[in-house]
Amino acid sequence: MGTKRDASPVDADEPYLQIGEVAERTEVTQRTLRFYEERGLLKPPTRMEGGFRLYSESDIQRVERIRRLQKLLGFALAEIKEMVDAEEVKMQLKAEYRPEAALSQKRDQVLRAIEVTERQHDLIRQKVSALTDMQSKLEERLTTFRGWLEQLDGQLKTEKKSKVKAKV
Amino acid sequence: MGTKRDASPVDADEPYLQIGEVAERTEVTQRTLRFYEERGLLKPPTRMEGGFRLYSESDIQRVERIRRLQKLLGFALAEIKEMVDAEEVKMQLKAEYRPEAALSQKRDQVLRAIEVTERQHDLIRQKVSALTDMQSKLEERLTTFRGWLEQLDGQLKTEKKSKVKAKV
DNA sequence: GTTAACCTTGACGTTGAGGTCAAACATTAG
DNA sequence: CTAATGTTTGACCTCAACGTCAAGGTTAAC
Repeated sequence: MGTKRDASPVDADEPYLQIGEVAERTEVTQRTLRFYEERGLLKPPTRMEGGFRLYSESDIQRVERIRRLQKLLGFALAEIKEMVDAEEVKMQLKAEYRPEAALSQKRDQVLRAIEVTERQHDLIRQKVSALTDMQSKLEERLTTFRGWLEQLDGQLKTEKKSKVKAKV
Repeated sequence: MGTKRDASPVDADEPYLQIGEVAERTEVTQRTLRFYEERGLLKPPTRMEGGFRLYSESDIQRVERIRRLQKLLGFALAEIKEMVDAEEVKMQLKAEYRPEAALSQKRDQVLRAIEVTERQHDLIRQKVSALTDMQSKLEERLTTFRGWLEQLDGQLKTEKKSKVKAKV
């Protein structure tokens, strides 16, 4: 029987992972991983000679980011894609040790990244503000409720007393 | 031709609204309103003799709450229903001028409402915290980007100078 | 009492985000 | 080499949350 764990990398030194492992570690199904690839949320990973997908650690992190955003913001995958893409620009530029790349081109990329990030930031800001609003309303409501509870408990006590009296 | 605007109320003084108006004012479709009714998010409204639905202002507000929650939290309608229901308990108890209702029963309702509200509050709290985390990360990223931009601009200036020199 | 505008129910369609299943190929321990 | 386990693609299924007809009933103004 063949356990496929620790598949030998094609030629790199980074530990490459097959789809099963990625699925386990990210808590999403293999189907979801392929689906994300279809939708462009994950770039097509490298493959083994036989065609098996080989993911990297950064792929895992990307998946995790995607899921976090999904749960947190409740946006459609298309929007999530935009956000994660923008995030990736950072890594790309960072890892870009090719100073030959036209500087002005780099500048444009950074500008674009700034733009997208600012949009995101604003979106989040709005959401946070709406949520904290809700939060304080809920707190207010809780106070009200607790007040009522006390009051009711008071009434219940006197009721009990009068019942006792009636009995006596 | 019959414009149906301002349909005369069945017998109340509150201005009753037909589904078309409600749809317009809440920015949801009539289908959605009927759908929410099906799912129990809206209570079956009163009807005209012919069967036309007649909504009240509070129905409109309920729809608006539903939509706000939907967009803000990205939850399923079933969960939204729970939340809005809990919210309604407040109104119900408030408007309950029947002190004959067993006090201990009222107490139970309030307890239940407190429970639900606390759950909600906690959920929101978590979300806010995650979001503010994201927010600060985004801010950090923006600072980084802006730093790069400055640096790139610096390099661009010197590049220009050397080009000029070369020309001369 | 006709007619334009509105509404009703019912049934089927759609889109997003995957789930499920089958048939066939790949990998590797033994 | 072979058997067990893992993977691939393709096709079809599902579920939520509506959208989109169609056929027919209602309302109110004329």
